[in-house]
Amino acid sequence: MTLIEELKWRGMLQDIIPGTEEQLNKEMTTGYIGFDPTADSLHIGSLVPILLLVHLQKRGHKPIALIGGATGMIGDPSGKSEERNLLTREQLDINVAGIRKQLEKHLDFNESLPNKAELVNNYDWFKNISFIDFLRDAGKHITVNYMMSKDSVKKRFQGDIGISYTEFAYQLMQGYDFYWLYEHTNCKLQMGGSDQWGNITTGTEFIRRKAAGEAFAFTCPLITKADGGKFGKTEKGNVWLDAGRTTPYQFYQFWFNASDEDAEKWIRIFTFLSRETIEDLLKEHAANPGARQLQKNLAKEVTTFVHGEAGYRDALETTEKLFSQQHASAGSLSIDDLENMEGVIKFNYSREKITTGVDIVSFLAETGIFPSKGESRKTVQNGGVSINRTKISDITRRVNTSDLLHNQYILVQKGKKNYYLVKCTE
RNA sequence: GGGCAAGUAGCCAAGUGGCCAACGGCAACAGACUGUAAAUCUGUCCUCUUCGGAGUUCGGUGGUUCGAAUCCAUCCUUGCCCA
Repeated sequence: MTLIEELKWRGMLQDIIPGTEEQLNKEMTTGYIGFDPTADSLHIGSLVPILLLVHLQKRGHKPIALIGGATGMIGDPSGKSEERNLLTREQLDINVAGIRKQLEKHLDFNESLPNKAELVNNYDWFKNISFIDFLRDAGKHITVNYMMSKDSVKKRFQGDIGISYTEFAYQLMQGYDFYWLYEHTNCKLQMGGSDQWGNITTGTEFIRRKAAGEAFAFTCPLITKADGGKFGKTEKGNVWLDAGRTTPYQFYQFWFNASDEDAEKWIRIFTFLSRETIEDLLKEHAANPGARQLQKNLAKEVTTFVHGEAGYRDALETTEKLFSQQHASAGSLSIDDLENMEGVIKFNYSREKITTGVDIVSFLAETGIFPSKGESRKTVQNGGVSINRTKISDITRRVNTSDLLHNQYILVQKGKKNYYLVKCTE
């Protein structure tokens, strides 16, 4: 199976420039993907591009991860119906550094490899190009007519928001990136999400016109959810790759909670499991969906990829403690169990107040589990809060020392799945 | 520079002097059902609250009025047309 065949089978191929497959079969090819430094960590939306680079490298080709230090200052109009806010230069520097660290984890930068991965920042070449130079060297090769025919731009022309000159120029910058890499690193391939198709083809066109060269590209479909919701969002917002923002446990839970339909698609896209393995899992799942084998394997593989073996083990351990015997009393959890629940959000609370007794509403607000008393009251009234696995139905209930597990912990649940551990010490 | 139109809660969108914290939809959160799923149904959904209320909103500012998201003036932003 060739790389392209495999990506097709995994459902990771949307558009492809003719000849790309032949090029990949012919020789070691250098390919790149750009990452926008919109935050100091990547989120799972960037996982697919990372995986594409990994797949590329696994097949003996050379991956380049480009961080858009320059393009990030401009803002990509693709997929956005509105003009973006510009990031400050300081924030960009922080973001670039954060993303660099994450990308380094997933690609092989081993010097001895002929196809060792590279990390570049387009700010490095754009910073020395003057506006006039850019207009003469880049702008002259692409017509506005061509640029306007791109969907991302067309939508904004038709919409009632408009598009600034700045964002309009974005595709030219990205096109120039491809050209620059083509000239300096012999990079002949660009990959990306399907929303990048327009920007990418501007690059191949640019290379053709300016360098009379041939460049290739393919894109991956955007990840969707079967229910139409946004992929990668949970009640806590984005799912980040950084363990400090989304703990391995929360990360694991995100994948574990995938619907059957989504899991079937995602396991092919987000794991490196072989075709046979995946087909077996699909069969197994069809026979007994309640066992959630698909979700378990998906969560295991992705969590291991992003957070390593140890991260996965911690996540699984916490998951088992919290969910395997849901009806067992919370008292069956040992001090060790509670202390070592990696990833569950922990709060400290005044021991004194527990000793005197405190009403449930204040307790929930003061620990920080809820932002206000009003909100904690509403949720309790809706039956959404459990203390030590027992649902609270009485709004006037008080929390006191008899609620303490091992004389210092209180396990709070908001809904079924959101656990918080409150520690009450002196 | 001129003409026209628009700016309402996270998004879409109704409201065009008091009955407006503002119809409806989406998203989100919680409950029931379940498989820690999907679909469905129910509740919540500006902020705080001693649950009685209190406070702050309808691009900004200033005004008219007992009373404004709604009227007037002015400014800002955006779109379309003309120059």
